[in-house]
Amino acid sequence: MKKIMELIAEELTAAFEKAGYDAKFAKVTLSNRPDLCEFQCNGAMAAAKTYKKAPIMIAQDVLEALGESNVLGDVQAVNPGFINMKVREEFLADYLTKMQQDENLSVEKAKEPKRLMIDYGGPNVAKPLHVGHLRSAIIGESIKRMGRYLGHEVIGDVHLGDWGLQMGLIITELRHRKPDLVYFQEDYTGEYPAEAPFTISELEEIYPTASGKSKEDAAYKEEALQATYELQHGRAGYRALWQHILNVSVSDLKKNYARLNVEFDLWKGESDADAYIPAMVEKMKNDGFAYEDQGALVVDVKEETDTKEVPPCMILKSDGAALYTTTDLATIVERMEDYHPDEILYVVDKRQEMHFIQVFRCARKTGIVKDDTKLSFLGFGTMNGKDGKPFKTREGGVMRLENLISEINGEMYQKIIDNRSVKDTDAQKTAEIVGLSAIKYGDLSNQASKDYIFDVDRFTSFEGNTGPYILYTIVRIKSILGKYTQEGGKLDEKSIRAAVSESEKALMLECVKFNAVVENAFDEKAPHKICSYIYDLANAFNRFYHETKILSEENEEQRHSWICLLMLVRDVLETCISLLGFSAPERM
RNA sequence: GUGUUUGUAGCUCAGCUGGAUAGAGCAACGGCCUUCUAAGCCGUGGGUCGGGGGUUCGAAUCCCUUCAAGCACGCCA
Repeated sequence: MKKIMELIAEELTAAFEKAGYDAKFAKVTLSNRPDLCEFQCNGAMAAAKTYKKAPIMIAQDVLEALGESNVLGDVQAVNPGFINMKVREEFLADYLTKMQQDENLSVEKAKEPKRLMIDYGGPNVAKPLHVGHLRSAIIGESIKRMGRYLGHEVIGDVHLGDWGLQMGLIITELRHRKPDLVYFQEDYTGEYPAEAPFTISELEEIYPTASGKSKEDAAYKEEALQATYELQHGRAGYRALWQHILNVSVSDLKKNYARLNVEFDLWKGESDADAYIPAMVEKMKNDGFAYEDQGALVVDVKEETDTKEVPPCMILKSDGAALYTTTDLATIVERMEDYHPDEILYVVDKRQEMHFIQVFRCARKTGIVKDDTKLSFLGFGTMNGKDGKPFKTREGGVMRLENLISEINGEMYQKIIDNRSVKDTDAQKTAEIVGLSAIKYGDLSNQASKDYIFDVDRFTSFEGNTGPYILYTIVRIKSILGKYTQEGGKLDEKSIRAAVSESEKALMLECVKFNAVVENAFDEKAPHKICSYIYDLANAFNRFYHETKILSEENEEQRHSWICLLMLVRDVLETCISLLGFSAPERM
């Protein structure tokens, strides 16, 4: 469906042209003075210079040309040259009815669907997820969902850190602990056991231990480097061991991401890119892009317009080993070959921006990506504690993600129990649903690129601009709808009548923004715009709810119309929270 | 040092492709439950939009400058 603003703009465009003014001035915006009007056009003031005419005169000309309209009701020209507009109640009601009948709630699918790959998550195997992984997962997931809702093909790739020195460290530590395992026998030719020789919790303990040792003990580190080298060059026992590490780790990661309602289509990692490195490096050399500098192999990525020094992109270290940049580039090679996406979006910590500038330029320059593939970077800020410093546990350590989630859920459970309207059996489940909304909404309601303060008390509050408040609003609507059907009301035939109160019209005007908001939020990769929209919508609903007795309304058609409006509000809210990556319970 | 991001109410944040009186929430204070979930609604107070200059009919928004904070700057990821 066309957006309401487009429909108004069409009316206005015709009027501007009819009055002899350029159509480009017929731009419509939401009113910033809701006390005066609902929509406004400031084009008359912009046009004043061109036509050397007082803006108010132009506005009046346009008004005259506009004449009677079945879209616009009250229209006024106000000094110095604003055109203030209100839409007709009947038109609005009609739009809402169509919106409700539209399976996509008025949002148009993209005319040219794009294939978008999103690189988010970025966990390391054998290491637990911590709060630093939260933002990437939450933001990336939301953008993925928005893209799909708009009809794009979106592929989410977790991009595991599974190939570096960390793997060598784990193998080395295991070798010290259990030297008798078959994986360490070089002449072993039989089948390796299907069962992993460790559990996830052992693995999580092994890595930090090994990492600590390697910093103290040079011989140990040498051993780990050697193990890394042998692993990467195909030593069978190590490969088998690595596969175990990967399996154990990934199944644990999947469990944890599932708790966050985050799902990846691809579980690829740095190891998958490894195979592409030699040919890529060779080609860069042959094409004359890569050269040796201070022993390392680099590609220049400076550009004339740079305001600062952009260092060359390093492809190989002076010892010939690959590094972060190398695997990232090779991953692009792999993605281009396997998926040839229209865009690859990286949802990573903003501190990595320089790195990605280098990678993108290098990929572009060396022809790894074609001109019609966009590479984009969505850098997010740090999640800080109440003190404004990076979020830590009370003891000052790194907070594990699962502990954070448990803490929030515990807090939520307590609040629900205190409220005592739900049986204990439901409460645990409800607490999980509401808790997730608290975490995700708390994160997503901030602009992604800014640092933000993670305040458990504020996020879990049911008051104000929080996830739980949104869910509460949805639950209220569901409750009314439930009572309505219990009393024999039917929900199948949908039609919405013209608003009869200020608060009802205000609610309708909020509903109608939905398609524009979703499109804009996706274009700008800005989930927080969806948050602020549903907060406005929830507020508008609660205002309407407060002064309108729906179920006791005696006029049956009026009651039914309101019920339809409620269904629409519920559907819009639930669609929006699903785009944000959480859901609402039936009761709370 | 260079670059970059940020600075809006006591606190947490919107608004930034220039428009009318800068908005929410929390906290504070005052109202509203015999009636669909009061986890709600209504209201009051609270601001030199870091400072200074400029462009413009018009600036929180654009440009310059300055102050403060964060972050990044070749063999970690």
